[in-house]
Amino acid sequence: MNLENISKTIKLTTARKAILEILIKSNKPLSYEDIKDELPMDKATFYRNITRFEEENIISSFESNDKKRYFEIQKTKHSHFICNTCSQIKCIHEKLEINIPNHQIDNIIIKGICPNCLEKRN
Amino acid sequence: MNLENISKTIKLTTARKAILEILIKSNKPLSYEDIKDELPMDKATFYRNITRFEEENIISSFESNDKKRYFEIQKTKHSHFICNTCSQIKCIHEKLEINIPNHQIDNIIIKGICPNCLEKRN
DNA sequence: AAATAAAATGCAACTTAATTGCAAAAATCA
DNA sequence: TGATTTTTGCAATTAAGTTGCATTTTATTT
Repeated sequence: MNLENISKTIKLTTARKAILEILIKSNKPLSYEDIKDELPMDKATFYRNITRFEEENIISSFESNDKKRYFEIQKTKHSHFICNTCSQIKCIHEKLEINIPNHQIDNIIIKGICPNCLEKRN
Repeated sequence: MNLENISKTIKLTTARKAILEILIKSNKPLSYEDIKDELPMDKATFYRNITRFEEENIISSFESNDKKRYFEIQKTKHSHFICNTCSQIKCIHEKLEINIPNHQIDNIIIKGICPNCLEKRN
């Protein structure tokens, strides 16, 4: 997924390019809070474009433990691990063998405790 | 998990009993919105007690697609399916073979489309 | 190129689930 | 009983996200 491809499905304004460039170069999901200082636009514009991106399946999002939504470019499908202690989000690229009859599975979110926080508890 | 057991770890006030009775008899996670009409207490009291319950591992919670938190009694460990179309939450009691080295897994949330909504799309 | 229409943006106000401060009430302790 | 701690209700606050509306930018038409 790069800007050139995306430009075939949606008009790339300055604001949209700015959002997408940040998401493309990140290797983990980001919230508005994470990137607002780099964003040369109002939050209304950000969220309106985020909505468009999701409609066009350019990005995906989910809510984390901190009540914020996290966004990421749709590259290869993968799962996420959220640490209940430090709230860190980690992408899980191993294919998980989950199958629920008659259900379409789009996204898997695993919550628990990351190795780092497990360590600290001892 | 019943009231008698719980009373060993936390003092059972009227408010707490009311919350727990509702959660115990429910077979799916509930939000504050779902049960507020049955709750003989202020929402501040509700949320403060919910926080206590979570600290004591009496209940667990997660955020759904509608930005609300859903609460349920910790009975047997199980996963949840959230439909991205109708927002329905379903408990998945089949054991899912997920294992991430060095991570403690507490909760698995699977998002997708439920059979009912899949049907309607055709 | 100018005129018109459509889409995108910024600002401010709003929405809403959840949280907090504080005083009153209830339960526990000495 | 009086003192201390815990719980509760009320009102005000918080904060992520949304919406209305006027303005700007971009695309389309004549």
